[in-house]
Amino acid sequence: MEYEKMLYLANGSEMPHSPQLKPQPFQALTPPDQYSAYADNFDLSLLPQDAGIPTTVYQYNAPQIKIECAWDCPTDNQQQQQQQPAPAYASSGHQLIPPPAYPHSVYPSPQSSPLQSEFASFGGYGKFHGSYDCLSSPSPSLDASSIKQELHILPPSPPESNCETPSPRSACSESIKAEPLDSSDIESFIDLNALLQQQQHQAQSLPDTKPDHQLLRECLEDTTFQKKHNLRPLALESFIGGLAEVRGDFEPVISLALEHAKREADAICMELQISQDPNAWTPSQVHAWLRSTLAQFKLPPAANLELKFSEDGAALALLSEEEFMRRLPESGSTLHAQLEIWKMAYADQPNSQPIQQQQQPGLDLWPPASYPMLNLDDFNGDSEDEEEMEVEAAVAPTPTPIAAVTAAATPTSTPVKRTSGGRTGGGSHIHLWQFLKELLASPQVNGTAIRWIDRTKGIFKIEDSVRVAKLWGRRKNRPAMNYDKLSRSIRQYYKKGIMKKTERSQRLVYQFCHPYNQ
DNA sequence: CAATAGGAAATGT
DNA sequence: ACATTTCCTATTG
Repeated sequence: MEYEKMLYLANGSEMPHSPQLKPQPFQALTPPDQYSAYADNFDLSLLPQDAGIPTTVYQYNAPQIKIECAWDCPTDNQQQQQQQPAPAYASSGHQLIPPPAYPHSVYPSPQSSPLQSEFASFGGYGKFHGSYDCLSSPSPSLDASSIKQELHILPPSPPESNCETPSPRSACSESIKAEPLDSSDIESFIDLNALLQQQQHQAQSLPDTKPDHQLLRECLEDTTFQKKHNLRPLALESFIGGLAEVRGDFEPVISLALEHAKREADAICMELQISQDPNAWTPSQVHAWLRSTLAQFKLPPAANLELKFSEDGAALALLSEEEFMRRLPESGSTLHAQLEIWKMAYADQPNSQPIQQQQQPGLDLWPPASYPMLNLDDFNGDSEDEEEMEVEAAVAPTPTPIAAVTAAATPTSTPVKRTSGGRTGGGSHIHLWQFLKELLASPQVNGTAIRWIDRTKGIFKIEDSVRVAKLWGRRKNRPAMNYDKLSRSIRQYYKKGIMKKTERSQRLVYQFCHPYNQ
């Protein structure tokens, strides 16, 4: 049983900011495949709010923190966890987001998630608020704040990475204060898993200290947790000097934090009694998921849901967005987008085929054709170094920490043209730039391998070149893909006017050219 | 040492 | 034909 906890900051309950009116040249350029859904969505938050169409985009006001956790839907302890669902945490006035149903990933909470806001002053982040030199943007209501928010939103990404630091693991990462997590989600997984195990087996000796620090920082900075448990806030400073010395003191804190996180996610997982794999859902589970998702996004409950959706998860997964829209004009897009996320998240974790679910007869047929991504172990398996394998193993069962931002899931404001019934993995001829946008739009899948630095300008940074390359390789079924090649491809875009170098060139930072950054 | 930059050729669709 | 992919050399920080 592995689990991890992700902390990220979410924000406010409104996004009444003046929407940036932007033509949608990009859409015109976007090939009508399901990937375009993500590509298109990547900055929906900037689009005019389409009345009636719910969005799950980032919200840029009232900075707030949301703590979410993700891990395997455990096969044990489920009972007890079920007994203490999320509501338990509402005590201090800090309600957690409605339980995301997905055990592996935490989905973004809808606009109005009642979140606490006093965390705005979250330690260590402040200094970054002004660190951008690229904040000048046409939308006053968004820019600075939005960027700040993004920093908070994408969990495992160290704020430092926005500074001059060229690499996620560079000197910058030594700065404890502002580094809640390592930039590499993969590392985080490992750390967490390791920590968990250590905790279970040997409460005392925690050999690997470096990773612990990340987790500890994460846990400790998570004041929500403390408040919820009426714990005296711990002085982070005390850990900066020597974690080893004081470890004993906060060990319980960690336990509580982890427990807290776990319980919450488990409750969610159990609540719906569904598999992490949408394809394994029974029709009734499909209904449960649909309802839950509708509620989560505060969409009008659908009448005759059972009649409208008679298919099981596998069939549901094959439905096109159009079909969703046809059946549920108001919420179809969102549901479809959410389903895509689930599929992606699951597909990205091939090893996670949970055993805990009520296996449905006949569903085993599903995976191969629809989930090419599941094959990634094929090429991870051998030639790759051990570390890679371990990484995959660690990542797989432990869902990518879902930075709840469902930007990716956000339905496009305009009923789009996306033909295929959405499969997640599949080779296909997706373009690299599309893929990158897709990743950028779905931290659920990419972890923090890549993220926006200035969304309005289309500037992004690859935090984990290895991982991004690997993901790209998977998508294109190019096991030998690496960052060297990927970057070469990106460089081709310079000439084509799809991407360009940033003014002040920074390592691993790229920028989409105009229509492509829309 | 990893990243950046391109040229050039190979490849897959 | 096109969009990479692959390989490689040189340069840069």
